[in-house]
Amino acid sequence: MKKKLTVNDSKVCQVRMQAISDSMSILSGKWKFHILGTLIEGDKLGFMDLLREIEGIGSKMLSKELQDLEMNQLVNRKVMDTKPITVEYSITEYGKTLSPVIDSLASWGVSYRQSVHGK
Amino acid sequence: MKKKLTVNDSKVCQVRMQAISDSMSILSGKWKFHILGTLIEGDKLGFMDLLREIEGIGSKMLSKELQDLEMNQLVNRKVMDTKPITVEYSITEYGKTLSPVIDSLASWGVSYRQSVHGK
DNA sequence: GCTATTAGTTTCCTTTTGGAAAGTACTATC
DNA sequence: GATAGTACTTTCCAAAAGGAAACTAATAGC
Repeated sequence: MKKKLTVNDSKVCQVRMQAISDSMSILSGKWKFHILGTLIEGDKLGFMDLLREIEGIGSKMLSKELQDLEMNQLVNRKVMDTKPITVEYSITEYGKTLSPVIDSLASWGVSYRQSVHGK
Repeated sequence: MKKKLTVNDSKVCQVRMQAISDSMSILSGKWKFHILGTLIEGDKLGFMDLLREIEGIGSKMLSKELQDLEMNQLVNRKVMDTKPITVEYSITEYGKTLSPVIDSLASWGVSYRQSVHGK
């Protein structure tokens, strides 16, 4: 029988793991990527715009997720002094650093769909 | 008051949304990225290796997630004809196409940790 | 025979997630 | 004064996710 190395701590892996956990703790849930992806495309959107753009989301979820994202400095919330009060949501500069993540996720999704659906 | 465009269907967005949904339906859950990330690093790992490498995961979750990933052709499962039966898990060629996603997620996590922790 | 190791499975339970629907509050139009 | 649009919040509930611990089953070594 083979002898096992008891010490097998590759620091590289642990840092990577921690990094993945960190990212996921902020981006977890069904809607975060959708909201961020939408805000990266169209730059200033109101609550109702997002509700319409993101198919399937409800106001409770949208509200909660936007609060989470705002808390993590990924989106800006600006209340406008308009007749019926409107709110402008936009992606922050820091939020834009997530573009590579979201883009790669979207690209992979596109190729996955092609490979399944045939093409 | 401004008039709203009733027709606002940017096809680009909808395709992107669908793509994100597709990706997430396969990669959702607390452990998928960890498992894939680990298998991309070390190429052949047994069940117990993964259990030890992925801190915090339990055997039930690991088993279930591996089955999901195998079903989606992202990991290979090869039963070896050894004394105590061993199983070799490895990433598939198709699974490797997720590297950009996982790498960008890990990179973002690293920079996030740096920005929070100061440095 | 007892223990260890491999690779899981099963049960039981708690926490988290998320959705539908209704409600709040303010303003503006018909 | 009724309806509509803005932006949410609240309540109530069902389903999904996930964890701890125990259990199965086979074999090898002491």
